[in-house]
Amino acid sequence: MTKVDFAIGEAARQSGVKVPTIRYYEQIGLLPAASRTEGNRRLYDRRDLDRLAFIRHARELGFEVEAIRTLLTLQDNPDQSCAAADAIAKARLAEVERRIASLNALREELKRMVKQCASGKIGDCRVIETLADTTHAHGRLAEA
Amino acid sequence: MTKVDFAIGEAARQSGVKVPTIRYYEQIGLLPAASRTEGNRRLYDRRDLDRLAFIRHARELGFEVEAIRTLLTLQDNPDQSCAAADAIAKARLAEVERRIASLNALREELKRMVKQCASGKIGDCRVIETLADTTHAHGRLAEA
DNA sequence: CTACATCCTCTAGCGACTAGAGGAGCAAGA
DNA sequence: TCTTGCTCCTCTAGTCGCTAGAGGATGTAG
Repeated sequence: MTKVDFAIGEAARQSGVKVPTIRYYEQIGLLPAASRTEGNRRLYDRRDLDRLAFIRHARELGFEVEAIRTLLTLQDNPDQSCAAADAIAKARLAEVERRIASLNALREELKRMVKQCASGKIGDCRVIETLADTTHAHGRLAEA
Repeated sequence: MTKVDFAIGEAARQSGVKVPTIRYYEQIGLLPAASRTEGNRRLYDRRDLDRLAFIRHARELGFEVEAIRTLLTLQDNPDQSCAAADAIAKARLAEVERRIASLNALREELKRMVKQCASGKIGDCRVIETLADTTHAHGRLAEA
Protein backbone atom coordinates (compact mmCIF):
# COMPACT_ATOMS: atom_id res chain seq x y z
CA MET A 1 0.00 0.00 0.00
CA THR A 2 1.40 3.35 -0.94
CA LYS A 3 0.49 5.60 1.95
CA VAL A 4 -0.43 8.97 0.53
CA ASP A 5 -0.56 11.89 2.91
CA PHE A 6 -1.93 15.38 2.50
CA ALA A 7 -1.35 18.62 4.31
CA ILE A 8 -4.39 20.19 5.92
CA GLY A 9 -4.85 22.68 3.07
CA GLU A 10 -4.94 19.89 0.51
CA ALA A 11 -7.33 17.90 2.69
CA ALA A 12 -9.55 20.97 2.86
CA ARG A 13 -9.52 21.36 -0.91
CA GLN A 14 -10.30 17.71 -1.52
CA SER A 15 -13.01 17.40 1.12
CA GLY A 16 -14.64 20.79 0.82
CA VAL A 17 -14.24 21.37 4.56
CA LYS A 18 -12.35 24.53 5.48
CA VAL A 19 -9.00 24.35 7.21
CA PRO A 20 -10.11 25.89 10.54
CA THR A 21 -13.16 23.66 10.52
CA ILE A 22 -11.01 20.56 10.13
CA ARG A 23 -8.95 21.64 13.13
CA TYR A 24 -12.17 22.33 15.00
CA TYR A 25 -13.47 18.85 14.23
CA GLU A 26 -10.25 17.39 15.57
CA GLN A 27 -10.57 19.52 18.70
CA ILE A 28 -14.08 18.29 19.45
CA GLY A 29 -13.09 14.71 18.69
CA LEU A 30 -15.12 14.23 15.54
CA LEU A 31 -11.91 13.51 13.69
CA PRO A 32 -9.10 11.49 15.29
CA ALA A 33 -6.01 13.57 16.03
CA ALA A 34 -4.02 13.66 12.80
CA SER A 35 -0.46 12.37 12.69
CA ARG A 36 2.20 15.06 12.40
CA THR A 37 5.32 15.79 10.40
CA GLU A 38 8.59 16.58 12.14
CA GLY A 39 7.68 20.22 11.72
CA ASN A 40 4.42 19.63 13.63
CA ARG A 41 2.11 19.82 10.62
CA ARG A 42 -0.96 17.64 10.40
CA LEU A 43 -1.01 14.79 7.89
CA TYR A 44 -4.14 13.25 6.41
CA ASP A 45 -4.62 10.08 4.38
CA ARG A 46 -7.51 8.82 2.26
CA ARG A 47 -9.38 7.40 5.21
CA ASP A 48 -9.36 10.82 6.84
CA LEU A 49 -10.65 12.35 3.62
CA ASP A 50 -13.48 9.81 3.53
CA ARG A 51 -14.37 10.65 7.10
CA LEU A 52 -14.31 14.35 6.32
CA ALA A 53 -16.54 13.85 3.30
CA PHE A 54 -18.92 11.84 5.45
CA ILE A 55 -19.07 14.61 8.02
CA ARG A 56 -19.53 17.29 5.39
CA HIS A 57 -22.36 15.47 3.71
CA ALA A 58 -24.07 14.84 7.02
CA ARG A 59 -23.71 18.53 7.97
CA GLU A 60 -25.17 19.50 4.61
CA LEU A 61 -28.15 17.38 5.50
CA GLY A 62 -28.38 19.30 8.74
CA PHE A 63 -27.38 16.56 11.14
CA GLU A 64 -26.04 17.94 14.40
CA VAL A 65 -22.50 17.21 15.41
CA GLU A 66 -23.67 14.86 18.18
CA ALA A 67 -25.75 12.89 15.68
CA ILE A 68 -22.78 12.70 13.34
CA ARG A 69 -20.62 11.48 16.19
CA THR A 70 -23.07 8.61 16.67
CA LEU A 71 -23.30 7.91 12.94
CA LEU A 72 -19.50 7.74 12.71
CA THR A 73 -19.33 5.31 15.61
CA LEU A 74 -21.95 3.19 13.87
CA GLN A 75 -19.98 3.32 10.65
CA ASP A 76 -16.95 2.06 12.54
CA ASN A 77 -18.91 -0.99 13.74
CA PRO A 78 -20.44 -2.53 10.61
CA ASP A 79 -21.76 -5.60 12.41
CA GLN A 80 -24.23 -3.74 14.59
CA SER A 81 -27.84 -3.25 13.65
CA CYS A 82 -28.47 -0.12 11.68
CA ALA A 83 -31.68 0.61 13.55
CA ALA A 84 -29.95 3.44 15.40
CA ALA A 85 -28.78 5.05 12.15
CA ASP A 86 -32.24 4.65 10.74
CA ALA A 87 -33.76 6.33 13.79
CA ILE A 88 -31.39 9.29 13.54
CA ALA A 89 -32.19 9.77 9.87
CA LYS A 90 -35.92 9.48 10.51
CA ALA A 91 -35.75 12.03 13.32
CA ARG A 92 -33.90 14.40 11.03
CA LEU A 93 -36.47 13.88 8.30
CA ALA A 94 -39.30 14.67 10.69
CA GLU A 95 -37.46 17.80 11.82
CA VAL A 96 -36.96 18.95 8.24
CA GLU A 97 -40.62 18.42 7.51
CA ARG A 98 -41.62 20.46 10.53
CA ARG A 99 -39.28 23.24 9.44
CA ILE A 100 -40.70 23.22 5.94
CA ALA A 101 -44.25 23.47 7.25
CA SER A 102 -43.29 26.32 9.54
CA LEU A 103 -41.43 28.17 6.79
CA ASN A 104 -44.36 27.77 4.43
CA ALA A 105 -46.56 29.53 6.98
CA LEU A 106 -44.00 32.32 7.31
CA ARG A 107 -43.81 32.56 3.55
CA GLU A 108 -47.54 33.10 3.24
CA GLU A 109 -47.57 35.81 5.86
CA LEU A 110 -44.57 37.56 4.31
CA LYS A 111 -46.17 37.37 0.89
CA ARG A 112 -49.33 39.00 2.21
CA MET A 113 -47.29 41.72 3.86
CA VAL A 114 -45.26 42.49 0.78
CA LYS A 115 -48.19 42.33 -1.61
CA GLN A 116 -50.24 44.83 0.34
CA CYS A 117 -47.46 47.35 0.66
CA ALA A 118 -48.38 50.34 -1.46
CA SER A 119 -44.84 51.72 -1.11
CA GLY A 120 -46.23 54.95 0.17
CA LYS A 121 -45.63 56.47 3.59
CA ILE A 122 -44.69 54.42 6.61
CA GLY A 123 -47.85 55.61 8.30
CA ASP A 124 -49.88 53.46 5.92
CA CYS A 125 -47.37 50.69 5.43
CA ARG A 126 -48.88 47.25 5.66
CA VAL A 127 -45.52 45.73 6.50
CA ILE A 128 -45.18 47.81 9.63
CA GLU A 129 -48.85 47.49 10.47
CA THR A 130 -48.80 43.74 10.16
CA LEU A 131 -45.85 43.53 12.48
CA ALA A 132 -47.50 45.86 14.95
CA ASP A 133 -50.72 43.86 14.89
CA THR A 134 -51.27 42.61 18.42
CA THR A 135 -53.98 40.11 17.60
CA HIS A 136 -51.52 37.28 17.44
CA ALA A 137 -51.38 34.22 19.63
CA HIS A 138 -48.12 33.59 21.43
CA GLY A 139 -46.44 31.04 19.23
CA ARG A 140 -42.97 29.69 19.11
CA LEU A 141 -40.18 31.65 17.50
CA ALA A 142 -39.06 30.50 14.08
CA GLU A 143 -35.37 29.79 13.81
CA ALA A 144 -33.58 31.12 10.76
CA MET B 1 -54.52 59.76 30.98
CA THR B 2 -54.17 57.07 33.55
CA LYS B 3 -50.62 55.90 33.14
CA VAL B 4 -50.62 52.16 33.70
CA ASP B 5 -47.32 50.55 34.48
CA PHE B 6 -46.30 46.93 34.62
CA ALA B 7 -43.45 45.10 36.24
CA ILE B 8 -41.19 43.16 33.93
CA GLY B 9 -42.85 39.85 34.77
CA GLU B 10 -46.26 41.21 33.87
CA ALA B 11 -44.86 42.71 30.67
CA ALA B 12 -43.42 39.31 29.83
CA ARG B 13 -46.76 37.61 30.39
CA GLN B 14 -48.62 40.14 28.28
CA SER B 15 -46.14 40.27 25.43
CA GLY B 16 -45.08 36.65 25.30
CA VAL B 17 -41.41 37.69 25.53
CA LYS B 18 -39.51 36.15 28.41
CA VAL B 19 -38.16 38.29 31.22
CA PRO B 20 -34.45 37.76 30.50
CA THR B 21 -35.13 38.39 26.83
CA ILE B 22 -36.77 41.73 27.61
CA ARG B 23 -33.72 42.74 29.63
CA TYR B 24 -31.54 41.54 26.76
CA TYR B 25 -33.48 43.67 24.27
CA GLU B 26 -32.97 46.68 26.51
CA GLN B 27 -29.27 45.91 26.74
CA ILE B 28 -28.81 45.79 22.97
CA GLY B 29 -30.90 48.92 22.55
CA LEU B 30 -33.89 47.37 20.83
CA LEU B 31 -36.07 48.63 23.67
CA PRO B 32 -35.50 52.02 25.27
CA ALA B 33 -34.23 51.79 28.84
CA ALA B 34 -37.28 51.33 31.02
CA SER B 35 -38.09 53.78 33.78
CA ARG B 36 -37.52 52.49 37.29
CA THR B 37 -39.27 52.40 40.63
CA GLU B 38 -37.55 53.68 43.74
CA GLY B 39 -36.51 50.12 44.40
CA ASN B 40 -34.79 50.01 40.98
CA ARG B 41 -37.36 47.81 39.27
CA ARG B 42 -38.21 48.32 35.63
CA LEU B 43 -41.59 49.75 34.70
CA TYR B 44 -43.35 49.24 31.39
CA ASP B 45 -46.38 50.97 29.88
CA ARG B 46 -48.62 50.11 26.97
CA ARG B 47 -46.32 51.62 24.40
CA ASP B 48 -43.54 49.36 25.61
CA LEU B 49 -45.86 46.38 25.35
CA ASP B 50 -46.71 47.33 21.77
CA ARG B 51 -43.06 47.59 20.95
CA LEU B 52 -42.39 44.21 22.53
CA ALA B 53 -45.22 42.62 20.58
CA PHE B 54 -43.85 44.15 17.39
CA ILE B 55 -40.44 42.70 18.10
CA ARG B 56 -41.83 39.31 18.99
CA HIS B 57 -43.89 39.10 15.85
CA ALA B 58 -40.94 40.15 13.72
CA ARG B 59 -38.73 37.54 15.39
CA GLU B 60 -41.37 34.91 14.75
CA LEU B 61 -41.16 35.83 11.10
CA GLY B 62 -37.42 35.30 11.32
CA PHE B 63 -36.28 38.90 10.93
CA GLU B 64 -32.84 39.45 12.39
CA VAL B 65 -32.39 41.85 15.24
CA GLU B 66 -30.64 44.37 13.00
CA ALA B 67 -33.56 44.30 10.57
CA ILE B 68 -35.98 44.77 13.44
CA ARG B 69 -33.95 47.72 14.67
CA THR B 70 -34.41 49.33 11.25
CA LEU B 71 -38.10 48.47 11.13
CA LEU B 72 -38.61 50.02 14.56
CA THR B 73 -36.84 53.19 13.49
CA LEU B 74 -39.07 53.31 10.45
CA GLN B 75 -42.13 52.81 12.60
CA ASP B 76 -41.05 55.76 14.71
CA ASN B 77 -40.94 57.99 11.62
CA PRO B 78 -44.30 57.53 9.92
CA ASP B 79 -43.70 60.25 7.34
CA GLN B 80 -40.84 58.50 5.61
CA SER B 81 -41.28 56.31 2.58
CA CYS B 82 -41.90 52.71 3.41
CA ALA B 83 -39.70 51.53 0.57
CA ALA B 84 -37.05 50.50 3.09
CA ALA B 85 -39.53 48.44 5.10
CA ASP B 86 -40.75 46.88 1.91
CA ALA B 87 -37.21 45.99 0.88
CA ILE B 88 -36.49 44.34 4.22
CA ALA B 89 -39.66 42.26 4.02
CA LYS B 90 -38.93 41.28 0.43
CA ALA B 91 -35.40 40.23 1.31
CA ARG B 92 -36.74 38.11 4.15
CA LEU B 93 -39.31 36.55 1.83
CA ALA B 94 -36.62 35.67 -0.69
CA GLU B 95 -34.53 34.15 2.09
CA VAL B 96 -37.44 32.06 3.33
CA GLU B 97 -38.09 30.82 -0.18
CA ARG B 98 -34.45 29.85 -0.62
CA ARG B 99 -34.55 27.97 2.68
CA ILE B 100 -37.71 26.15 1.68
CA ALA B 101 -36.19 25.08 -1.62
CA SER B 102 -33.05 23.91 0.12
CA LEU B 103 -35.00 22.02 2.77
CA ASN B 104 -37.14 20.37 0.13
CA ALA B 105 -33.99 19.01 -1.47
CA LEU B 106 -32.77 17.74 1.90
CA ARG B 107 -36.14 16.19 2.50
CA GLU B 108 -35.98 14.21 -0.73
CA GLU B 109 -32.51 12.92 0.02
CA LEU B 110 -33.46 11.97 3.58
CA LYS B 111 -36.57 10.21 2.35
CA ARG B 112 -34.52 8.17 -0.11
CA MET B 113 -32.06 7.28 2.64
CA VAL B 114 -34.72 6.21 5.08
CA LYS B 115 -36.76 4.31 2.53
CA GLN B 116 -33.85 2.20 1.37
CA CYS B 117 -32.74 1.26 4.84
CA ALA B 118 -33.47 -2.43 5.29
CA SER B 119 -32.80 -2.13 9.03
CA GLY B 120 -30.25 -4.89 8.82
CA LYS B 121 -26.56 -4.61 9.61
CA ILE B 122 -24.67 -1.34 9.44
CA GLY B 123 -22.45 -2.88 6.79
CA ASP B 124 -25.34 -2.76 4.32
CA CYS B 125 -27.06 0.34 5.68
CA ARG B 126 -28.11 2.76 3.00
CA VAL B 127 -28.15 5.62 5.49
CA ILE B 128 -24.49 5.22 6.28
CA GLU B 129 -23.61 4.44 2.68
CA THR B 130 -25.39 7.49 1.39
CA LEU B 131 -23.54 9.69 3.82
CA ALA B 132 -20.24 8.07 2.93
CA ASP B 133 -20.87 8.52 -0.78
CA THR B 134 -18.11 10.77 -2.06
CA THR B 135 -19.66 11.54 -5.43
CA HIS B 136 -21.10 14.79 -4.18
CA ALA B 137 -20.33 18.26 -5.39
CA HIS B 138 -19.14 20.72 -2.77
CA GLY B 139 -22.27 22.61 -1.93
CA ARG B 140 -23.14 25.00 0.80
CA LEU B 141 -23.92 23.79 4.27
CA ALA B 142 -27.58 23.86 5.23
CA GLU B 143 -28.29 25.72 8.44
CA ALA B 144 -30.70 24.09 10.85
C1' DC C 1 -41.66 38.48 61.31
C1' DT C 2 -41.17 35.19 58.22
C1' DA C 3 -41.72 33.04 53.95
C1' DC C 4 -41.67 33.34 49.35
C1' DA C 5 -42.03 35.44 44.83
C1' DT C 6 -40.06 38.62 42.03
C1' DC C 7 -36.73 41.53 40.89
C1' DC C 8 -31.71 43.26 40.25
C1' DT C 9 -26.72 42.78 38.06
C1' DC C 10 -23.17 40.16 36.33
C1' DT C 11 -20.90 36.43 34.07
C1' DA C 12 -20.74 32.37 31.41
C1' DG C 13 -22.66 29.01 28.23
C1' DC C 14 -25.05 27.17 23.92
C1' DG C 15 -23.81 25.35 18.61
C1' DA C 16 -20.86 25.30 15.01
C1' DC C 17 -18.03 27.56 13.56
C1' DT C 18 -15.07 32.09 11.98
C1' DA C 19 -11.58 35.68 12.48
C1' DG C 20 -7.41 37.39 13.90
C1' DA C 21 -2.92 37.77 16.40
C1' DG C 22 1.61 36.33 16.54
C1' DG C 23 4.84 33.23 15.20
C1' DA C 24 7.20 28.92 12.81
C1' DG C 25 8.07 25.98 8.68
C1' DC C 26 8.98 25.23 3.98
C1' DA C 27 9.64 25.45 -1.16
C1' DA C 28 11.27 28.13 -5.03
C1' DG C 29 13.66 31.74 -7.26
C1' DA C 30 17.59 35.39 -7.38
C1' DT D 1 22.46 31.63 0.89
C1' DC D 2 19.00 34.63 1.33
C1' DT D 3 14.60 36.17 0.80
C1' DT D 4 9.91 36.17 -0.56
C1' DG D 5 5.60 34.46 0.16
C1' DC D 6 2.70 30.82 1.14
C1' DT D 7 1.08 27.50 4.36
C1' DC D 8 0.97 25.99 8.72
C1' DC D 9 0.86 26.20 14.04
C1' DT D 10 -1.60 27.60 18.69
C1' DC D 11 -4.42 30.51 21.21
C1' DT D 12 -8.07 33.65 22.19
C1' DA D 13 -12.15 35.99 21.20
C1' DG D 14 -16.15 36.93 18.42
C1' DT D 15 -20.60 35.61 15.96
C1' DC D 16 -26.22 35.32 16.95
C1' DG D 17 -29.99 35.45 20.02
C1' DC D 18 -30.73 34.25 23.64
C1' DT D 19 -30.58 31.12 28.27
C1' DA D 20 -28.91 29.70 32.81
C1' DG D 21 -27.11 30.50 37.10
C1' DA D 22 -24.90 32.93 41.08
C1' DG D 23 -25.59 36.00 44.65
C1' DG D 24 -28.16 39.50 46.48
C1' DA D 25 -32.06 43.21 47.06
C1' DT D 26 -36.95 44.25 47.23
C1' DG D 27 -41.82 43.54 47.70
C1' DT D 28 -45.97 41.23 49.50
C1' DA D 29 -49.07 38.08 52.02
C1' DG D 30 -50.08 35.77 56.15
